[in-house]
Amino acid sequence: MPTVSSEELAAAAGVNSAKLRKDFSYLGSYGTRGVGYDVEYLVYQISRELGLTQDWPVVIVGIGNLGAALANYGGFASRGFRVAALIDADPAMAGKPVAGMPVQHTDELEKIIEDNGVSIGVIATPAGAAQQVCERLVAAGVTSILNFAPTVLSVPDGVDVRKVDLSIELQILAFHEQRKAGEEAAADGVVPPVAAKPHRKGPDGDVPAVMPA
Amino acid sequence: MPTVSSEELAAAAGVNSAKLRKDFSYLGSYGTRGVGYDVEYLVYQISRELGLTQDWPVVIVGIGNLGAALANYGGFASRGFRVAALIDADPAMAGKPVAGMPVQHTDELEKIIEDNGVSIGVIATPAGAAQQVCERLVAAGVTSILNFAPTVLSVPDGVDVRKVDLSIELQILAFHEQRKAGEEAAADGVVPPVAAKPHRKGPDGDVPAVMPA
DNA sequence: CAATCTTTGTGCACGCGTTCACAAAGACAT
DNA sequence: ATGTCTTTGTGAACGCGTGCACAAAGATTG
Ligand SMILES: NC(=O)c1ccc[n+]([C@@H]2O[C@H](COP(=O)([O-])OP(=O)(O)OC[C@H]3O[C@@H](n4cnc5c(N)ncnc54)[C@H](O)[C@@H]3O)[C@@H](O)[C@H]2O)c1
Ligand SMILES: NC(=O)c1ccc[n+]([C@@H]2O[C@H](COP(=O)([O-])OP(=O)(O)OC[C@H]3O[C@@H](n4cnc5c(N)ncnc54)[C@H](O)[C@@H]3O)[C@@H](O)[C@H]2O)c1
Repeated sequence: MPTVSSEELAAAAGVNSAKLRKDFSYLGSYGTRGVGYDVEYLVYQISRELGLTQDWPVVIVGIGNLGAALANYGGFASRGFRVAALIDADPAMAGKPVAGMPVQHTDELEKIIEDNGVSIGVIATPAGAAQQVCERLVAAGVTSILNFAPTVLSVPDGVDVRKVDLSIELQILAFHEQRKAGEEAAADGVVPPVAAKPHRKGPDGDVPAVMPA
Repeated sequence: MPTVSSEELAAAAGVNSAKLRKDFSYLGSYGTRGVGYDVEYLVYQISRELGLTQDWPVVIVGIGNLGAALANYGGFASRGFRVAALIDADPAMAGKPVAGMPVQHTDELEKIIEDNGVSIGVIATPAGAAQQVCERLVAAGVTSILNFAPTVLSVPDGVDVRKVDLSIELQILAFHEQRKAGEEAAADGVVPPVAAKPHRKGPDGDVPAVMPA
């Protein structure tokens, strides 16, 4: 029986082994003292707790550049997600096959959601249409939304929204990039632009707390 | 002079006003007591600190479904990012225009990075090629990478990597979705599958600590 | 110019998550 | 069966970020 210790897993994940054990303990006592965790059993328990043992139907709304790329992406199916439908407002798109599946018109949105019992929706429309699409999805029964449009969606309680903002990802990289450049300049004896007017350091003595890690 | 108070900003952002003031204080003392913050000046100071006042050239490697969508995305330019080049290993792609810009072959990668002073790279290749592409980018001088391939990249110290994993975003939604379903069932007097073998609750008494918010 | 009023900037305390450290549990050898 | 050795599961302490509360600052008014 192949096993892993919390120490091995922690090293691989780059975290503290005690934290890892404590996190696992929230799921139950699935380890064997003196041995470790049965890999297969552990994987199953985590998968179950995370909801990976079920199949989740999702719909993608807005089949443009990004929506089409998502539809073609094979990584979803392998993690238990099934694209139930592709929906677009453009009449010219209707019936056109994308990733081997015909695009359906937004008129069908409510029917598609209900017929397939869809609870997760992906929004890849322009920003201007996102809130409206969101409201239709929620009204039809969707309770989780993955939003790619650069807008903050307002939803009723009980509905989860996750926003993927690629520009912010780049901004975070740029922020650290600038910081590196500043440190380099400081090491060269040049006054770095950012630290030109030093005032106070953040709690960690380095990065301001406003910045995500 | 248009101003905002920390109270107004905090309400708009949905955070505590004291935290907001403290965060701002890490950048300097840019407010006026009894009045608030000069909007224009504050925006400038935050933009400067975040590195938004400079123009950052980026390259996109792997111009497939996702890479092409990214190349076509207008949201980057508006936040100070300029796509310096599109790079792909497929000889058939070379010279082909995508988003009004010719795709260049990976043979040119090092030259492109150096000529344009690129420090930020985006990887949108298949997972198998990502690590190798990453190493070439780093060797050529890139120190920040945005990775869309479902692989953990290993990089030397001083290089930042941010990974965008869309499957994980969906998994997080599915996790909460399952949790909602479980609570509903519990309210109906049915034993929910997830909580069938209760063991112990997380620190917040609700969501296991292993799960991101 | 003094009094008043508003809002900042920050010391301090609280609470939560992380880490330490160890007793308990179980495997395995003798 | 007993002892030893490894690794889990967790109580307790620590450290850090968040929020409270207020003194200081400056604008504004009479
Ligand atoms: N392309 C990217 O890499 C990228 C990156 C980050 C964010 N985004 C955001 O994702 C969204 C989509 O980007 P894109 O590049 O695919 O744009 P796009 O213009 O190529 O596609 C938008 C699609 O949405 C459809 N649409 C418009 N209104 C609709 C509605 N009310 N209902 C249903 N469908 C509707 C359009 O017909 C079109 O097919 C945008 O909000 C964009 O800002 C895109
Ligand atoms: N499409 C999506 O929505 C999506 C979502 C999440 C993650 N991803 C990931 O993003 C990556 C790209 O996805 P895609 O759908 O665009 O795939 P794709 O197959 O359409 O495109 C991959 C491109 O990379 C190029 N390429 C291959 N090896 C290369 C190399 N060594 N150097 C440079 N270019 C190379 C190929 O020629 C191709 O053009 C994959 O790793 C995928 O798992 C995609």
